[in-house]
Amino acid sequence: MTIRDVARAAGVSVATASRALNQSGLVAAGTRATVRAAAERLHYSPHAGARSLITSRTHTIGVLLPDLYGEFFSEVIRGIDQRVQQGGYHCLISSARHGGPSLEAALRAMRGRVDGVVLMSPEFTGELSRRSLPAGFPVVLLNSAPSQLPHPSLIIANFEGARAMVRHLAGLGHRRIALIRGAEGNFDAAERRRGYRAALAEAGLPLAPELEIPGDFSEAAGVAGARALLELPEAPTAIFAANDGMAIGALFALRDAGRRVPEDIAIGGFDDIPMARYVEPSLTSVHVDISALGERAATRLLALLEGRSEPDVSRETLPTTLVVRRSCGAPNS
Amino acid sequence: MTIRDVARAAGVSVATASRALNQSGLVAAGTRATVRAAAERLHYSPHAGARSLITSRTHTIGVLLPDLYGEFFSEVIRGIDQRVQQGGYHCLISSARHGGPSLEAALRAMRGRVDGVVLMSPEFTGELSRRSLPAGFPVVLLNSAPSQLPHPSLIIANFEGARAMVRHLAGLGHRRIALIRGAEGNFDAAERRRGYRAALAEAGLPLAPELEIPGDFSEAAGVAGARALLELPEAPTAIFAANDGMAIGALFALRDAGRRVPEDIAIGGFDDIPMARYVEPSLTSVHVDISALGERAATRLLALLEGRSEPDVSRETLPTTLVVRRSCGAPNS
DNA sequence: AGTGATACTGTAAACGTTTCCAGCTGCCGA
DNA sequence: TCGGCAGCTGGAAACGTTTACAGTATCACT
Repeated sequence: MTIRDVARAAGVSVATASRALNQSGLVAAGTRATVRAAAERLHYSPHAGARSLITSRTHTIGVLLPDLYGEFFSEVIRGIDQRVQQGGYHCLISSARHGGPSLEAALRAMRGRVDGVVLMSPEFTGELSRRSLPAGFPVVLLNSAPSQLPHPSLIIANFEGARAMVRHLAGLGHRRIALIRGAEGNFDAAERRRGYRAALAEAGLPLAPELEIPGDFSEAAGVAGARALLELPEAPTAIFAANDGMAIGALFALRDAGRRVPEDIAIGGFDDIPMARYVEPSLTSVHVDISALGERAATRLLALLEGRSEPDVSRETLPTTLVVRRSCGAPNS
Repeated sequence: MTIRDVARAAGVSVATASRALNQSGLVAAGTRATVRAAAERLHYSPHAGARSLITSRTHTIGVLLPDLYGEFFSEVIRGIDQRVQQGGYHCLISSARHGGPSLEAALRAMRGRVDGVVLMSPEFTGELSRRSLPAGFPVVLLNSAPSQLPHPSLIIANFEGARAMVRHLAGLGHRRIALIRGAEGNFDAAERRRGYRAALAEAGLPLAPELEIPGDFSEAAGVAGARALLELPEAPTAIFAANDGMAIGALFALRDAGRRVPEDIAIGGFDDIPMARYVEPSLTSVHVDISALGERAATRLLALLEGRSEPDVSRETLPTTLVVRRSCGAPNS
């Protein structure tokens, strides 16, 4: 089942067989047909390892994610795979959980297996880059903080999305708008908070520190956050949660506390997970096309691999859109 | 950055370097240390392709899924990756969309890249197996119809789960229990229908053909199914939808039609997707631990690869559990 | 001192490809 | 008739590993 067998069966040399099976080089039409037929008959398929040894291309890209849990990651993967497959590439997936050695190990283990990687990791530093990657190794960063790393990087419009949401709430007349924040040290969380503050400033509203509640993206944090806000001397009339999970948690906490949403308190989330449209009342959120993010990352990486683009440092932002549903109390929804 | 460089830097031959870096063979402790140090200093990591060429092991397994959409697949992947990573293996993911050539192409493209594959595909036949896989190639099948294919196979307890659900509904006093079916030709769908019928028979209830509504696992099918059931001269008092998506669709349709759930009509679903607990009323469903399915598949495949188990044909069934929530109207929930 | 065993190290072949280079036809023009 | 050239084909090197085998010390023992 090697190319030798095919060559022998077709009565040619391996060189000719190779040429006939790839498009390369010149082979007589008849010979090509014979070889093709033999390959077909023997169910030959080339050994990728051997091929990559000589061509130094694996036609595989690595996808390194912090975790594999939840639909965010599955959507990213879907977007990447879709794009990559149509370019004739494959996807080697790996998750590098928390903890230092793991990420480096995962990165190293990919050496010789992949032509480049799409990397999403908060802990990826320049130091690590230098240590575990060959210089000039193609990398596309996903949702990472700005840095001087020499890799193109993709982020979603956290700032703009959050600002649009809070602007929307302010536009509905809310003056006291609370924020349930994302995880500490998380880049997305920081950006969304920045958007929140910017919108408040634009609307001429004061920054009230007691209205910024810490959170960690979990539903439980949403519950706790909403409860804390209800304890305030002057409760907010609107809550912007930094993601949908916390927004849904807040929704439950408010319902339990006997508050009506959106009549008493309006709620807005972020991410627009599928569940957002199913909760009661349906959740106003900021839509993010995650699979498009993956697809775009793959496109950038492939461009790098095919040498169609210089390894630049450019940062690309994917737009978000505000999706108005019932939880914010906007009139026509 | 090849092993030659390491050998040269350490002042030994490549053979010794290789032996020092792997555990194999006998090397003087001092030499080993020198080589290790050199490798560390040069950031050497072995070329997987070259290694796999000689050892004929890639330490990678393929995962071939019909699609990458939705949390079912992401959970399967997560389970597989988790298990596989702890065994020192990697995951090459690929989705073989609808259409014949695609699956075969994907399977072939994995030749020389993976040591075995976890395969989930309705269209995988013996014929295809013979054509696109080397004889004896390790394969574990996921959720496929029984067949005489010489591969171990894993399924979830569709029949038992559906039967438990319908039995539960019958136990609540329902006499007219409808079924919104899964996709035509789908193995899971057929099994769930079989469970439905078995439970009816057990409960001494007649099979009413008009109560079996076709569906396709989509939310829209749930909506349409519920509407059709309401049109009946004698509407059912309970509906079992073959998956949660359709159950949620039915929920909406009933709500729109002014029926109360569960007071007027009870509803049960299948899969226990995360959303099930968030809809109003929360959805009674059959829980399936999907990541465990993936993990188990990976375990079986690894056992095959390590030669710890014969390539048997055994069929393994993963249990499901009934999760009672509010949509079925059970008293204590 | 010679012998054999032991402990380590090096040489070289092999894995399955691709590709450079050279060789072999047959044909055309001189 | 012969040189040259195109068109095609084959031999062999190369990619980076692992590993069978052979080689070289060192050392204990007779």
